[in-house]
Amino acid sequence: MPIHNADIAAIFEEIADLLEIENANVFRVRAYRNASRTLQELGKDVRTMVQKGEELTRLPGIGEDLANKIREIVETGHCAMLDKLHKQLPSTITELLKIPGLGPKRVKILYHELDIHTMEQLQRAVRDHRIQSLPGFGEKTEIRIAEALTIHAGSTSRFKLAIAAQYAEPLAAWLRTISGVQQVVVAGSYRRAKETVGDIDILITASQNSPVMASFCNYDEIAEVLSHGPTRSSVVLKSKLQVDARVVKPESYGAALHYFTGSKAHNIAIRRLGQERGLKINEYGVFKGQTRIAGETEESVYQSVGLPFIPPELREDRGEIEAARSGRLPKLIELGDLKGDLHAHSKASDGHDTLKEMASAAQQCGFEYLAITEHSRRLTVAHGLDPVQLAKQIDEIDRLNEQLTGITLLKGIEVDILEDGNLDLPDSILTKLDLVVGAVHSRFELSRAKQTERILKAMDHPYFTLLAHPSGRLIARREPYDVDMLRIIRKAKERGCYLELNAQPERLDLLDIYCQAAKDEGVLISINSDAHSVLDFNNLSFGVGQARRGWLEKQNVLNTRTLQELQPLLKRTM
DNA sequence: GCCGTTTTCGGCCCGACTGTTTTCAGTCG
Repeated sequence: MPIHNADIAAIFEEIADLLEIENANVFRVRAYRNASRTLQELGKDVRTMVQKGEELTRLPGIGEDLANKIREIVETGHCAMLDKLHKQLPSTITELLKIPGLGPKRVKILYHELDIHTMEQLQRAVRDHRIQSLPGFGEKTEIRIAEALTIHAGSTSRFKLAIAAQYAEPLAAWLRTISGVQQVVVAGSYRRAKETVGDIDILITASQNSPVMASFCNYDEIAEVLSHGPTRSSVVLKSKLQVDARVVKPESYGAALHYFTGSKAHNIAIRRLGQERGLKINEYGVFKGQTRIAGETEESVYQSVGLPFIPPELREDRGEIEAARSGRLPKLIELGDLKGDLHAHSKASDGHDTLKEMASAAQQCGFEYLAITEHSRRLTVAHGLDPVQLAKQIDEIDRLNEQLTGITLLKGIEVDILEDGNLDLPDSILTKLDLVVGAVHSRFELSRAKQTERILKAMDHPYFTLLAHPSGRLIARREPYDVDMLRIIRKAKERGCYLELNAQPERLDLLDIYCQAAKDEGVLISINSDAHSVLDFNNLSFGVGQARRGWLEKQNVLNTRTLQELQPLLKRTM
């Protein structure tokens, strides 16, 4: 089985866990974690880099030693160091670290004192009350572990951004009504527009005597209060979503917002810059000795380390600090830049609303155009159109466009890319359309080579315009199909076609790192709603969030073009 | 284990809350 970046990242993560349990140097542990993150976020295949003999030490956090380990894993599928660690500690032991309250120190004690290295053994020990007498443990810790074990069995994991918003926004609005409260901001990965969030981080500024923290812990959707202090509290909502709230004084607002927005890696990098200038940066401000020199706004925090403001979506320590330093920060796309939408359905296939209703809703969004792209006949569950039905819709759209003012419906199709790479409808009908959106809806399990060839062949089709939801992933439900995305991006460049960033909250596909890769290659991305009803245009904000995470600017996005600018771009020249 | 406008050694972000402790280690974000 070929080794992918994620496989090597997982090995490094496991090594870090095991080293930590063995009480290794914390910076050595961090080096493995940093390398793991680099590999997960790398927009290209490290296996290919190895095969081409490219210099791995150019990657951030990869030095001679880790470069050698990467080569070893690529070439042998194994890592001798991990095998050696497994001789000292069982491989199952890292599972225990997932229990909140169990860190490396306690896991080590559990193993050495009670020979516990699986969840089942931990469960039995908890049941027999053998935990509470261990050094560093106690009765409360044992109870917490017991509770965590039952929750862990139901494994809640991460929430999609759109779902998190449904809990975060009402809570934030309610907090704003509490006396003495001045500002409430949802920070954390939510503010960075990550596709999923593990918890909700809320930053509050309030007057000294405000009851906001006590009120927060009495919010009526709370299932459990995990911790409750004067400035910081954590709760779990009935929906299982964890919410951390933090209260600071107004003069610390910017520093706290910066700290609470993250990412952790970005914060570390910024604090390190502060250190170099003899400054200490924490959530209360930027300090020179005892004196606060900045922190009321985020801008002031960045300014203190000689940088311009960096938008939250870029704060992942993926080059944004270097870009800021050299004045190369992108001017990120905004929702208002979109002039239209190139992927939507109506009642004719599996949508809920009529052509006219969809056109009107798009116009309400301020759009000049909306492409109607029904499914094709192969997708019978979605009532995909055959050539006759599509011809009928083409006529219908032509007639409707004569009545409409200020909005134009474009004639399109979301045509299935068949297993052999052919399109599901004949050229005789495709030629009558303004654009052809191609999509994979079947045979997700094909090998990487076959899946890639299938899509590349479809893109070679003379009428092919846009590849919809390029990876096919459904967040937390279906993994992306195995495909060489960089070859697809280069093919799009070569053939003059485009890739979609599908804004449905469970898709958000193209992934951010590939948006960046497409931008680098000069391939335009279309941020589409894939609307199945008039309500779905609201999802475009999530698509724009993802695009911003992918460093996209207005000019990198196809549907920021006016209709007049767009039309020649839809005509294939080869 | 990585890294360098303090460059091949000696650093590596910073603080809150909890529980088990008599002053702090562990965990978390």
